[in-house]
Amino acid sequence: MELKPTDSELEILNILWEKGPSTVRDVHEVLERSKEAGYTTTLKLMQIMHDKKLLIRDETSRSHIYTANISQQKTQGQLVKKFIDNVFNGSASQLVLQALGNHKTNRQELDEIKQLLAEMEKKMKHR
Amino acid sequence: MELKPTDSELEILNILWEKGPSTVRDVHEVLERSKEAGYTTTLKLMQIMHDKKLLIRDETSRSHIYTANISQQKTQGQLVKKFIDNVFNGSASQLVLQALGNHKTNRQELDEIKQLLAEMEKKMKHR
DNA sequence: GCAAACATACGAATGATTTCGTAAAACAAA
DNA sequence: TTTGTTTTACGAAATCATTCGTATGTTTGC
Repeated sequence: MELKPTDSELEILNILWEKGPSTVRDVHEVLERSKEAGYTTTLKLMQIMHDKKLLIRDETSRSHIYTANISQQKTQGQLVKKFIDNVFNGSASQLVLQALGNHKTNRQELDEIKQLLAEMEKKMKHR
Repeated sequence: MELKPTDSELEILNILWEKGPSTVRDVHEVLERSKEAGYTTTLKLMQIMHDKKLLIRDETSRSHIYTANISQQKTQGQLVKKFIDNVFNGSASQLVLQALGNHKTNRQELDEIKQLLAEMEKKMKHR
């Protein structure tokens, strides 16, 4: 699968991942909070995403119900990979340094990262 | 400065950051290795970037010499911030988990990250 | 039933990025 | 000088994403 959602599409995907199956109106109402947008604009975008198979929809009732057709995990993974290639010439750790360096990270997040690092350490020793 | 280079522009910036001041032909030759592109296309892009002040150029000799006018550090920082907002709803650690989880990271990179984490730990205790 | 509200579909305008053809100027070699 | 090569400049086409107006059909409430 060769997928690259645009920025607008990603906004919609984020909403659907968070809220689960939703109508255009549902999505539009969330979208409206953070940006100016007409209803038909949101509709059109979701129709295009449906054409591209980014979304599937249930047309049983008049208000179609849309669902994301690609997983959040996988999509984020692809986007991160592409981003690392584009911006950091393929060096994941460079990205990590940037991300940690410039952002405030709280105790819990830090612990999660430390834990992951510990696991990676372990795996490295086993080689 | 509110700058957001496009993907094509970023490719060119990467080359200039790596190679330093270069002519259009220099850049184009590097670009050609990884993608199909006409010379005038590269030229036009660099001219546009010059208009946008992303590049500066020395017009002394016939072949103008272009130099990146924004720092790699700063640009990467801005791009990372935007990326984290778009894709991970602002959570830097989520990005880090993705990046570390899906990519092979070597010992040295891992050590750098550990070191940075240790410093962050320290700072947190001092609050 | 009828009007108002709501939904989809469609086409087209807008805007931004990318691509490239062509012309003119500078230079190089014969 | 003349011819061929290299460069810049310019304009416009092609592409893609985004936005929205309008038509049409469905449902709801009176």
